[in-house]
Amino acid sequence: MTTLKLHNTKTRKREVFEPIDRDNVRMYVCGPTVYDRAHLGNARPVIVFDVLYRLLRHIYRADHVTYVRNFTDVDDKINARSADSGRPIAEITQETTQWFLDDMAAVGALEPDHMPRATAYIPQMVTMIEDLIAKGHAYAAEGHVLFAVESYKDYGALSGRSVDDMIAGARVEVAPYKRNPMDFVLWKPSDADTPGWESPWGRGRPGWHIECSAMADELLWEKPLAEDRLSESAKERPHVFDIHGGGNDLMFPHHENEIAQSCCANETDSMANYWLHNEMLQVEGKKMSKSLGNFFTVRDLLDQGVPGEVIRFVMLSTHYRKPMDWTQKKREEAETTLKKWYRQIGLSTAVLDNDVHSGTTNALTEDLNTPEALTNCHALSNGGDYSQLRKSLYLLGLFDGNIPDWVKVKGFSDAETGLIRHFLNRRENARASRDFQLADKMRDGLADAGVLVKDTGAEPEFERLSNFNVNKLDELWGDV
RNA sequence: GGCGAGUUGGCGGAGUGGUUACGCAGCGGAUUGCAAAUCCGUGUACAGGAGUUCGAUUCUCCUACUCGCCUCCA
Repeated sequence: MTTLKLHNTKTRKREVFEPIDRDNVRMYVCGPTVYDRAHLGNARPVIVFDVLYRLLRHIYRADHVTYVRNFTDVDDKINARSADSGRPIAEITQETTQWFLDDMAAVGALEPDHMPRATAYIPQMVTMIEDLIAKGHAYAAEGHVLFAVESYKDYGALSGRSVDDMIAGARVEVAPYKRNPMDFVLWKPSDADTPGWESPWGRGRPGWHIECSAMADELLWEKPLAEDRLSESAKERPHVFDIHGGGNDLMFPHHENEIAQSCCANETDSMANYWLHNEMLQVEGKKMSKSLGNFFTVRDLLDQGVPGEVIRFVMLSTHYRKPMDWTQKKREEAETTLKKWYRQIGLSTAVLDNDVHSGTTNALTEDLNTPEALTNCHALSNGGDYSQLRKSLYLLGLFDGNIPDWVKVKGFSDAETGLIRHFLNRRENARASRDFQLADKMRDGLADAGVLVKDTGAEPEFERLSNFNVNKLDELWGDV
């Protein structure tokens, strides 16, 4: 059996992954708050955990893995967006959710088995909050319900902080109704203009952290339990699941709070056995931010003609636990490499079965070493093993069985293609009569207009360059 | 201030207690009328200091620098 090793944030070590139930490996990853287009940084955890999902399905088989990724569709940022735009909240969240799914599909991410929306799980959250109050871990105050961090002795264990340290360095606003400055909100009151649900504490809405605790437990424990899909080994570890993932900026406070809520409510010593965190994304060496002017969305890139596969390749070319820099140069290199690989695997008709080259799987099972997996793809490419290259790219999510259109399409309209063909025919005549001066002049002219000509084999090939200018092409026609 | 991650050749980026990363760029060659593409070959590295060791880029400590989190940003 394949041995999968993962770096567990809980222990800060690379550990052998042993699922609670190998017939149903369960993973939860924090999803987006749906109020705007996903920026490029949002795509990193999606792609990282998509690779893990694919790998788990490869090892344990597709129907033995359950992957949950939520949508946070109740949040103050959404409320603010609605107030600014005058649009209904439901319209914003539905539209943004679909955008997210479209954009992530474009970068090759499979849809998780469950994609719960927070607003559909309010009753479960209320129940969990009531439970926490009953067990002495939470208290109601002025319409709020707060989690009492001092009631949970392991608070801070994941991120390696003590409550005292946190208070010392805290810059949080200390609300008067908090017993401890680090206590965080489970439930907060809503006014008439804010989305709210009736609860024992009045009309209000959930805090952010409780969403994930409630939805993870519902979909990875209660639901499979009700459907009798949990093995005996799973039942021996009530409420605990295998993997919890997210960006490392969520480690504190979000994941810390999730653990506190889940462990206290469920009376367990653990929420998930393995915690995985991806590092952040930078752009041209700097943190992506609106003030620096280097902020852009996945959709922006796609609209600029950057293929989703190229975005994914660049993401995979850096290990997930290292900061990753998005640069124009990487984008270009990725495109060049992928074009070559797609051309090569197009020569193979190998069935996309589970027989994937060990160099690729061994890299991935060593804590998702995607750069090394890509190196192995280079080796397969250079070695001419296009069948195995095909399967490796499939496992990595860079190939879905069809060569992407952007590799095949040259990017010209029919009229432009006709014009270029005319040129090349005349140039071929010049070449045939060994008038290389004229032939080279024509090629230079086309290059200047943004058309790259390659004299390969019988018929010359041509492709569109980024500086393509149809007006220059027309001018050329006048010159000849 | 607290916690954490990192510093590898021109660039990107893995990995290892003693041996080739790999990719791009460069250089040389094949091929081509010339280019492009393709193929073959090839040089350059492990932040600094101390320690452990027969031997460290790889382990330990220190220093410098970079970055992230501590603020419901993935």
